[in-house]
Amino acid sequence: MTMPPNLIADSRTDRARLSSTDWEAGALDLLAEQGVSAVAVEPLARRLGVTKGSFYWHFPSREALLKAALERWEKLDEETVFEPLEGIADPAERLRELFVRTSKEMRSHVLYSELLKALDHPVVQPVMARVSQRRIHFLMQAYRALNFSRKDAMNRARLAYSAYVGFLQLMLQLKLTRMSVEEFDAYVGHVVETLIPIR
Amino acid sequence: MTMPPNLIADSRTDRARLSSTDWEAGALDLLAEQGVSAVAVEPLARRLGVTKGSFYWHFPSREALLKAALERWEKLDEETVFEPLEGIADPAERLRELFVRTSKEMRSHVLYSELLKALDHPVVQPVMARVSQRRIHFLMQAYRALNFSRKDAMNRARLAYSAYVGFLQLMLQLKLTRMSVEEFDAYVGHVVETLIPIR
DNA sequence: TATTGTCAATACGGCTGCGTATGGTGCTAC
DNA sequence: GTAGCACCATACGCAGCCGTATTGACAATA
Repeated sequence: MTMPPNLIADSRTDRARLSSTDWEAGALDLLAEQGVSAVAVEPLARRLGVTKGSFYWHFPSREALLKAALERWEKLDEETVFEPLEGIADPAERLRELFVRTSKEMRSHVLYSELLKALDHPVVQPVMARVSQRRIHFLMQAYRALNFSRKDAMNRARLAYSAYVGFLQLMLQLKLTRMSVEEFDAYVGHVVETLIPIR
Repeated sequence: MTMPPNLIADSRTDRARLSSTDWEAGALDLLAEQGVSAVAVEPLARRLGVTKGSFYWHFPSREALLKAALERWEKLDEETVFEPLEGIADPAERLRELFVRTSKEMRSHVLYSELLKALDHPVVQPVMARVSQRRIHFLMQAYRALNFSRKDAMNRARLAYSAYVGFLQLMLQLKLTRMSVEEFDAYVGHVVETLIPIR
């Protein structure tokens, strides 16, 4: 009497072995849910239904996994967030779109927010430095196009990005204010009015 | 031949035993330097020049130490930051003073910034919730006094506080921009102009 | 001097995570 | 069908931290 094939689909496409990609995806899931420190080999292996014997075939160390996963994230993030905005010519409109669009789809922000809590980690730090640098630069360019002086554009970009980062922490980590959808939209509206000059 | 008395003063007032207060102070130091997870019993004991045999006489657990230390911090913080501002009658002036004064003396911010990275921790979370709530409320009151509508005041307070929180992370954790003193003052000036209405 | 109270050292067991070593299983190719 | 590759299990040693138990050192006090 042979065992029936496993019919319960678990997270991965079930049937069969894992690839490096599966491990990276699992790492990002865990990262979003429980932070960087939760991305540990043995827990992740348990979660994927294997043992760490498998892991060390794909990666030389935990660090290597983290690095690979974050680089995957960085690439994906750039493609989905900023490339779509390149097409918008009017800078004010571009900023508005960024603010509003950013306020949707949480998953990306949850992950970003977890990474903010691990800025001291040697693997996380350079990735976040690059990503933040790019984003702030994007903002600055837009303000420049709105006739801000170089210094004002830089300061306003810093302010806008700080507001984004801070709001993430307050909303997602400290669940200080569980806002309704209407409240949230009103807040985003207020931010747009305050940080983007009229015409 | 007896040993000479130890002449090297190490952190605590040297000569002799520790009190609960010494442990709490040491915990806050470690917290500011290396984050919540670094507040561990054995490392802290080593740092204080004793063994954990001592620690468990003063505290029942690591959690208890953390709790005590954070409550001490919370109390101290309130006294030094907000009470001095209560005296300023003009709300715009009060806000300006808060912004500018906050931009000095780093130690407090370093600690706050580390706590921001541990908002998921069950001991940290309630403390930070209280502190942030109070601060946002303070801001809101000031904006109310500036004739903001209830909703606008709330949103502006959220925005201002988010900007503070985000800037802390970007400056202290990600050392994205090592700004000069002049640049920094200019940034604070820009923030004041942007977030506090004229007259 | 004897006693008590306060702080500290030592030693232990338990848990969790990292990384290594080695062997096993199933698919694929020839 | 057998050789080889890709993936995985098992078992091990090591390190760090938690918390407990027991004993010791030293001071103040009686």
